[in-house]
Amino acid sequence: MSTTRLLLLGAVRIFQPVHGYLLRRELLTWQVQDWAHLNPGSIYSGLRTLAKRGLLEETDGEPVSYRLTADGEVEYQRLLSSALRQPEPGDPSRLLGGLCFFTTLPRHEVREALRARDLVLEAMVSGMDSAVRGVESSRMAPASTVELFHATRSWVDGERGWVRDVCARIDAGHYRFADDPQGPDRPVEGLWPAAVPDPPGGA
Amino acid sequence: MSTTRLLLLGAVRIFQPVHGYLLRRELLTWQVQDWAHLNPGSIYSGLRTLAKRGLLEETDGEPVSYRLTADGEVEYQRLLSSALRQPEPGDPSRLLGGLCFFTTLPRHEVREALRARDLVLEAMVSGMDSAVRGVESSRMAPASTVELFHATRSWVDGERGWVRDVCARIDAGHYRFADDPQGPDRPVEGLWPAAVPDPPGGA
DNA sequence: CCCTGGTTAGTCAAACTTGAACACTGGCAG
DNA sequence: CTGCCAGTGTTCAAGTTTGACTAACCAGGG
Repeated sequence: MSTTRLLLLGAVRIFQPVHGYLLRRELLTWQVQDWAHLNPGSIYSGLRTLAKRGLLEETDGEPVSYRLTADGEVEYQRLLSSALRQPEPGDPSRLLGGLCFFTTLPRHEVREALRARDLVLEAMVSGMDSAVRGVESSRMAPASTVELFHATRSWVDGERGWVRDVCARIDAGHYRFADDPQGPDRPVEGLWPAAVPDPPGGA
Repeated sequence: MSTTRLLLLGAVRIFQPVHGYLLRRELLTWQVQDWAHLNPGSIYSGLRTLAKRGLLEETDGEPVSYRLTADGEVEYQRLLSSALRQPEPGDPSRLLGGLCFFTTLPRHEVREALRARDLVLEAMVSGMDSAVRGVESSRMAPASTVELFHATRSWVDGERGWVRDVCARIDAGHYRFADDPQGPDRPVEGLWPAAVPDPPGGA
């Protein structure tokens, strides 16, 4: 899946050159198994797949290590930008995967992607509202199916609230982005110094 | 996945005895491919798997048809109830799959499941809030990781809004549940007479 | 020295998903 | 009557995910 690819490319990019086991420990430390389909086995097979496609290169040695190729960097940028820009109701892990790495983009690019995301979300809301009216008037489907739309709409509403908030935080100068001057706005020891404590309300 | 099993069991339950192709057409009519991992191929293999596990029985004839066994009915109830009761941030299709069939339960059971769901959601919210405070104070992880929690929290907030609304609709007498007297509260021709027009904002 | 237990490192079969390919039927235009 | 297309009904290879299993290594206690 594309979340898998983004997480692997992004994590290799941070730690390169890096071998499977270190990524495995790091990603499981981020509790990634709780919100993405990324268990030990798929890390190794995902790395091999990405290497076969030329997005990673295997450095010889024991154990085999990986680093990003130029193509891999391009694909990483593409996946990251699209994860932030294009909402995917039905797959929240797309956004969460993007959020793992959003500070590796320039600040203005993140802002622009989120603006675009909000427009798409707005369009989805009005699309679903009109679908609800359609079901209610035409009765081509049982009335209870409108709840599918209501539920999806509520998730989208919630997400729009988050987009507003995070934009405000970004504009207020939070976080250090790829193009920001040095000197952390808050003291941070390393890039990914330790655990990201368990994000969503895991399964 | 459990969404797949619920959708197959629920659809067989409605149309039984039924063969693969009819389910395929019906489910794709519900636009299920847009929000669950259920494409033509997995319908047939899913049916075979469920039959192997004794949840469906194959009636002999050409083409092979399926009906629910007693075990299948039990499993259906279990999956449906859990889809409504247990929130799964990170897999919205669980809830949507449950919503396809929620009127096959008695009204009070749906209400009770949603009440329980709301309590779990509330607990998740406070768990995530305290996790955010943890990240902000301890700095064990980069500040930007709090956005994972913020985003998840917003989805959960949105979902809680939906739970409130749907409870109000149910209490106001909308929908016809398994235990309601006959006489539709709104004219509905059949159970699943035709298309469920494309629920979420597809891929 | 030997045994236990933990960490490192990775493999593998089984299960699931995907979507294109296959084969058959029947209608109907030329 | 022949060729073509649309619909019916299913299979299959290729890819992905799962998580339990293997195996080597090192450290420390008895």
